[in-house]
Amino acid sequence: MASATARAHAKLDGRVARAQRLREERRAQVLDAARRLFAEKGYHATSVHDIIAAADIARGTFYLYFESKRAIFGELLEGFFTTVSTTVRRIDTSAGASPPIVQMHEGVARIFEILEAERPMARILIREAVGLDEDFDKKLADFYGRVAGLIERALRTGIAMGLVRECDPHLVSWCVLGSIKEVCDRVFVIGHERVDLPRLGRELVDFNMRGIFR
Amino acid sequence: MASATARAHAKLDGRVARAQRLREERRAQVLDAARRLFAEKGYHATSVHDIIAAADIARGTFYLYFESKRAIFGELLEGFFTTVSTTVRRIDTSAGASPPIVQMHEGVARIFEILEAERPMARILIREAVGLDEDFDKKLADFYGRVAGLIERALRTGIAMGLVRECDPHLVSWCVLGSIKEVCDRVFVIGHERVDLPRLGRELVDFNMRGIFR
Amino acid sequence: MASATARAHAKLDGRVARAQRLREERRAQVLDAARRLFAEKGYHATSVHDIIAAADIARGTFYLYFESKRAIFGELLEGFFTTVSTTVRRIDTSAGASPPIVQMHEGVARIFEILEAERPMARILIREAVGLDEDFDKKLADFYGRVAGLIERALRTGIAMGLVRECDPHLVSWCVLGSIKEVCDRVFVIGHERVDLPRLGRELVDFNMRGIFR
Amino acid sequence: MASATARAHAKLDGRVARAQRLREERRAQVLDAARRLFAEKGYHATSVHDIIAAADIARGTFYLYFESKRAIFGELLEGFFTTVSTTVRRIDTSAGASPPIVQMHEGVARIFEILEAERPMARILIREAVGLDEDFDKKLADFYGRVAGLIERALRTGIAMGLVRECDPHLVSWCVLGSIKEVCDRVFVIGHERVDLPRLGRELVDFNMRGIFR
DNA sequence: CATGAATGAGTCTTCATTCAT
DNA sequence: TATGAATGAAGACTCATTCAT
Repeated sequence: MASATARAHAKLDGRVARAQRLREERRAQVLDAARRLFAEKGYHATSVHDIIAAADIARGTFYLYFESKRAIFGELLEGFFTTVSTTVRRIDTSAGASPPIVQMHEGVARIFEILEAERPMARILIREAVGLDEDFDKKLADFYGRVAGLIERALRTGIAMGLVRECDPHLVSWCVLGSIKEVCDRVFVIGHERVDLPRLGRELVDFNMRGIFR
Repeated sequence: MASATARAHAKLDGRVARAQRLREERRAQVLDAARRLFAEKGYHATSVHDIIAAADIARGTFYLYFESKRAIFGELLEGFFTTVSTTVRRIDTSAGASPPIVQMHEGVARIFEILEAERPMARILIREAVGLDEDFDKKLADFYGRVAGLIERALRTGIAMGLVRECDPHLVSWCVLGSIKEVCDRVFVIGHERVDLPRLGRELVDFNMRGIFR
Repeated sequence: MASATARAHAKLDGRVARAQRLREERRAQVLDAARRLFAEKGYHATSVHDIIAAADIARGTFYLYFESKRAIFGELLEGFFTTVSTTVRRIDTSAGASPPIVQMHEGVARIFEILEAERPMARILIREAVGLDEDFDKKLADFYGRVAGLIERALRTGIAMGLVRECDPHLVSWCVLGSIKEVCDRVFVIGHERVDLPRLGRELVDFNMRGIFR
Repeated sequence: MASATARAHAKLDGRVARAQRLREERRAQVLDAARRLFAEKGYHATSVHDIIAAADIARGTFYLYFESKRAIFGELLEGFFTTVSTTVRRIDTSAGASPPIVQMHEGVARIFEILEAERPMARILIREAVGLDEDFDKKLADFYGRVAGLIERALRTGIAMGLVRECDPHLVSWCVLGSIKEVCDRVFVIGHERVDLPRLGRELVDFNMRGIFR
């Protein structure tokens, strides 16, 4: 049997929950506006004024949700790092796993998918976060460092397994990463040309596997 | 026999020439300071104040030589584009030319050389000019577009000559370009690790030739 | 015999009384927090946020009890004026009263006691309320004016009774007041040095009585 | 015989000197405006906007001459400290000096003179600088500490010479200082009443010499 | 009564550019 | 040509107060 107090609590909980939800929505609304603007005009050219105008909130409200302009940018960046990081998985060499080359194709497809879905963030990641600030640069470097590390490890395994030719895995990981980055930049950031993504994926993997020689 | 007027002219010419020379020197002096500062602190973090302080000129003088902060940056960029462009030559397929692969090694070596010599500009090119403003982005895109075009043309020739495997030269040119850019970024911009350049060149060319497969 | 209505009224009265009591407690709780904060950090450096955080109430609640930040400060000030005013009594010259000098010593002791007990308010009175705004300045001036008035009147009486030397009671009342204020400031506001209060009281009264001359 | 270079130098020097003079004038103009405003409305209620409006200069110009709002206030304060400090001299007890009581009268007269001449600064010193900021408070405390120190030393000398009665010179120096401060506050800051300054000086010194007793 | 999200006027400060000398 | 004082638009951020729930 629910006491009056219990009922009151339930009601309160309901309110709190709803308030929480509204809060989340507001945050999302501001984040969306900021994401779009940063992607469009860049970090420096986007003012807090622009963001609040786009999000249709008051000046003070912005600072209710985010500590600073830098902070909201950081949050966008961090969030995207996480998204992409979960996508870029280690190559699975265990018994029942698909063959490495299949995994590569899948990985590339997944990355394309994310970037396609979040073009503004892709632009921010590739164009805006670079050279903004030591801290952002470091985060970016860390991110790409982790990715390069994954590639390097895969190369070492490949060499050990006799699949990959003898080479300096450290240096070659840069080459692999570079080819992927450039392709993504062209398609998702510059985006002038309509590209057949599956085909691009095949060409990219082929290039990395076999180079250009006949 | 030189008339008085002619002598006066000559004298004037001399003066003008000297003034011109001084002017050039001044410009160079300011450009140098700006290059260093932009590379060190980035475009936005570098103020006109910083530049004139480093170049040891007055505020107004700066605007006597350059239209704006943006303009001096643009000039630096443009200059470097030219330098690099002359370096990245078309592969020579004429009769007496060295074999393409040798030319590639030479090309890579030349690029490394320039970037090594002008690290600040390399940093500006890769880190600072990106995402600054539509116009710079376009210039940058043009530059890389030209380079990618050269690569693509080489690939087509290679395919026609039976040296290069069947592939989409357009897409693959991006891959090639990307691997080069990333490697340069790592070495000349990030520059944390001491790298054996000739070796890196070999790995880079090998990667592009043969990929990672055994 | 109490009717149902009467009982209902009684019950209501009880509720109202309790609510009233709660309200008073809330007010006191907020006033306490504010007093502490104003004394510690000053009027301007203390934000409404600080106060509600310290009092553990919501933003809106604050404005349920006080009209504004200025108002709560005013209330604190006013309250302290009242407290101190009741302490600073007129010298009693009636037949059975203690001799004036004894009354002075007692008066000084009482003031010291209050300020010792409410150092934060002393600080506010002396440090914070000064120069905040015309209105506060006026209140402060009024307060000190009243005190100076009391002193002046005592001096006049003293002169009439032949106890006090011929002088301008108006101007001398300032001198007396000043010596007291400064001493209080040093001890209760600055408070760096541990001071023997009874001794200080004696020195203060002696100074006012006899000056510095031998 | 003046060479062309020498004449050029002279001309340059003239220009530089004039520019310097203009600069000083500008500074003074801004300082004046700020002094007036700070005295009138207080530190916090005076915005940089107010100052530049009163000084009739542009926003940026203000920051050309002063680092910040705080800095210009500090400069005003510091300047006044210096002025007053030079005025408050040590009592001269050497052979040919005027008798101490004459020196006291002179000292008081000098202080009155300065404060009369710079009422706005007096107001700032007494009303505004208090409780603004730890740093200002410290400077103010230092200033009054020095003054109290001078008084204390004079008292000790006086006692040693048999001119001053036995007392605690430390505590009594506060009393003396307090009486002077209050009198100055009343006259130069509150300033409601027209006061006969010489007479006030006499009463003040008399009070400090002999107290109120007959 | 209590809450706390929302508000927006107002703050200080920076900096690219101009222009009289 | 060189100077550097002057400009003012624009920036990020704060905080006392209101009001719908």
